Order: sequence, then C-alpha cells, then structure tokens
Amino acid sequence: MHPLYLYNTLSRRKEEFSPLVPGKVGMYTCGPTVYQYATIGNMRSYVFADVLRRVLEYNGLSVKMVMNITDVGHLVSDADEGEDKMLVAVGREKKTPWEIARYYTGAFMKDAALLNIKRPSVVSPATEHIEEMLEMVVELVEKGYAYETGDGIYYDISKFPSYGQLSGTRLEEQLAGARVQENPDKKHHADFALWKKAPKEHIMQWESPWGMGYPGWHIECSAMARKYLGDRFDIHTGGVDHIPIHHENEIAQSQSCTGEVPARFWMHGEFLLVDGGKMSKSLGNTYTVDDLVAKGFEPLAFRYFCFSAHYRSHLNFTWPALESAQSGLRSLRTIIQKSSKDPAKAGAQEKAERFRASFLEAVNDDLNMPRAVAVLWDAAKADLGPWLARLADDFDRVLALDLLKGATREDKVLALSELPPEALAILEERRLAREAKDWVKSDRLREELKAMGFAVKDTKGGYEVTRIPRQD
RNA sequence: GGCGCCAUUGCCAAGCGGUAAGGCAAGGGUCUGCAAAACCCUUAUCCCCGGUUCGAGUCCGGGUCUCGCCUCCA
Repeated sequence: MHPLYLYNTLSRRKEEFSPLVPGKVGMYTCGPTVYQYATIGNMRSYVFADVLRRVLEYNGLSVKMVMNITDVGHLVSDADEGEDKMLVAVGREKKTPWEIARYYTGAFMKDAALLNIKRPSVVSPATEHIEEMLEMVVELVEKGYAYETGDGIYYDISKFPSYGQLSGTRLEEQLAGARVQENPDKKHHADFALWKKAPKEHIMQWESPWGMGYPGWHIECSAMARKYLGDRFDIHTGGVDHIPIHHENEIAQSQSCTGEVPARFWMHGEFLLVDGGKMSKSLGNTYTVDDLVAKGFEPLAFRYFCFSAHYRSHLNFTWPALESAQSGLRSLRTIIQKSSKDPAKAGAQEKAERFRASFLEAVNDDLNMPRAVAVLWDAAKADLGPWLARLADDFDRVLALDLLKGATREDKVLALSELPPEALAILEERRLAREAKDWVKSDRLREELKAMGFAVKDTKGGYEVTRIPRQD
C-alpha cells in the first residue's frame, strides 16, 4: 500500500492523508451556480473533485461527498454590491428563479454524467437549507461575531485574527475599496454579508429574525458542510478562485461557530485557460460540454484531456489539444480491445501487478494524473495480453474513461443493415470495380462515400465501413 | 501598484539532486493496387546570468517572459 499524499492549501505542502475516522472520508465540494450553463472550465474543477473522490475510494476508503447547488442569487461582490446573477437570468429568460435553477441544475447533472463524474453522496440546493443558514447567522450574532446594519447582517472580521490563513493575505495590506465601492455601513471593508435584508421586490426572500431577506453567498457552504459532515471533516475542495474570499470567509464563519477550521485539507483546482488566456463567464469566451459534442468530440475526450496536466497547473484548452486527447483515448481503447484477444503470456500477471503499483503511486502522489496515464500507456505497450483489459478496468475506477467500452461511434464498423441504400449501392459498385481492378473508379467511389460521411477500409475478404467523425 | 504561479522537444506535458516519462503531431520503414489501420524505427540537455554541490531541469540569488489573483467567476 502506498501512502496517499495530498496538497493542502492550508499548509502549502503535500501532506500524508489519513481520515479523521478510520476508513471513512468526509468531503465537501463547492458546487455550481445554476443561472447559466456550466463551462468546461467549471467542469474541469468537478472532474478534479471526482478524481479525488475516486482515488480515495481506490485506496479502500468510503467517501461521503457533499455538494451544494447555488440556486440563490449570488449577488454581490465581496463588498456586497453589484448585480444579482439570478436576477439577470430571470430578466433574460423570462422565467421564475425556481424554473431557472431547475433547468440549469439539470443541465449540470447531464454534463457531469457525460464526463463520468460520479454523483456526490449528497447534492442539494442552497435554498433547501435556509433554516440551517439562519441558525448559523443567529449563532454568529449571539456570539458577537456579527453585527446588523441597515441592509443586512455582517460578519465582523476584526473578531477573527487568523483571517487570511488560507490565502496568506494580510488584511492590512489590502487596499480598501481599491476597485469596489465601499459600503459605508461596514466596519471593515472585508466584512461580508451573512444575511441581506430584502427590498420588497427582491426575487427570492425568506423570513428571518430581521424581516424578509436572503442569505449571503458564503454561508450556504458552511451550513451545509456542518449539517452533513459535522463541525470537522476531512477535505474541502473548490477552484483556486475560492481561496482568497469564499473559503476564507467560510473558515471564519464556521470556526467562529465551532471553534475549529471546518476541513483539515483544503484542495483547489487550477483554472482552465483557453488559447493561452483566461476563460470566464464574464469574458464570454466560454465553451460548454455541448459545444464539444457539437464539434464531434466525445465528452470523455475532455475528461482525458483534463488528465494531461496536473490539477494544480493551468491547462490550456485548444481544439487541436482536444483532438490530441480524442486520438489518444481512441487508440488506447483499441489497444486494450485487441490485446484481450491475444494469448496470455508468461509473466504478464506479474508485470501487470507492477503497473498497478506504479499507477497507485502516481495517483497517490497528489493525484498525478499525467503520470497515471503514462503508466497506462506503458502497460498498453507491454504485451500483457488479456491482463491489459483487467488492469485497464481497475485503472478505470479512477480514470473513468470507459476504457473497455471498445469502439466509439466513429470507430465502430457498421453492419450493412446500418447503411443507407445509396451507400450500399455504391459499395457494391465499388466491389465490382475492384474485382475488375478498375482502381480509378474504385477510388472515385470511395470519395463519393467519403462525401456521404463514410470511410471504407479494404480488408482481406472485403471491406469495412465506419463513420467519419464530424469536422468543423 | 501589491501578491502569486509558471518557463522542459513542433504541440500538450511528467520530472522534487545522479546523466530528460507519456501522449499528439511529424519523418522513415513493413504491409496495401492505392488508401486506412496495424506494427517497427527516428525526433530535446531543460529561458538567461551567477552561485551551492563530486554531480542541478531539479537547490539559492539576480534578470527576462508568461499567465493569474487583488472585483462575480471552477
């Protein structure tokens, strides 16, 4: 057994992981906002969390994974100003917030499923936890960590000296109001809303001890993690962008209630870049899983692509890079499939065991997927015969690339019954031309089939027809 | 302006002090009427300058470049 090492943002180093309760891991993942489609950048982050969960399970641990769905408008910047994203969606789509949340939650679930992201043990919307959030806010007020202003309840950062421990930022060094409008009622510019008082017309609001209102956008994670995982649990994940504000605030809130930093390990996935630059919803240069599919890619090619870089590194998305991933994944599957028909060779099992050990070592080294995939490739070329499929099946518990699926749609040799009659006619004509050694005609007919979207490959006894992947 | 990350072959990328994994692409070859597939072979000394060390892509110092964060964002 290789020990499992994970990088902890809190300590800025890799630490050996062992769960609080032997054999069981509690893990929280900051989930998606559901007022627009998730981008592939978002999805990279959930692939990362999924891999982490799978690696924990691969190590024999049982994992309770909790994910929130942010369905209540994040309004607000840290200064609690700005537009409400849900409100924007409501205006754009002429639907109720609830309809929008349901729609985009569904879209997210579908994308996750396409990427073989396992469903978390608990995945639940923030609005189902208003009560738990209010309880925490009340507790914070009672304990003196929060104060009321004209427009809400704010966390008082001056009561939490260790603020900034995760990001290494020092409050004094930050320029107050450098780029955001200062809220004059706040005692400190970094104080953040726990609860906001709602104007009458506000789209989503609930009763509270302070009248109608809605939650601040950090409290949902604190409340949900506490409810499902307890005051102290093993791992909390999210994107790197969460480090400086969201997770700092979460720690401040939770620790003020419970006396402890809620999670022992904080892990963060790096951003996906597009053409060397930032991808973000606000820049509008985003792609969705649907966009990839529309270009003829398999969603799992994107998952494989995610494994080409370590989760703590930037990964640069380009279409050629995705093609490279798709090719790689395809040939991997082909090799595995072929290999299973080969006779077993002496020593193959022992070799497979060694590959398994290397694979475990790679994934246990802070989820080093590029190395793990390299181990798979080494194994694929090691002449393992039927043992390769067994090994790949085992690796797939972590990789989840459907390695044993065999041919993809494009690779699959089509039965004659699957072909349109026109294509069959041309094929028959071509067969005759080849018998007559009329190569010019034969090649011309192949071109015709190509235009119809079919590729013909001549074999000993005849030919095979496959679909040509869509090109754009 | 402040803070941080990166810099490895045509592209993506691993590497955590001992003489550069893996993938994609490309080239050569075998096979094929041709093509495709498959198989075999080939392709880097690690941004620059100093330093530490028997030995550095790998540590330290100084540059340069890139990207990111400091504002909603995975």
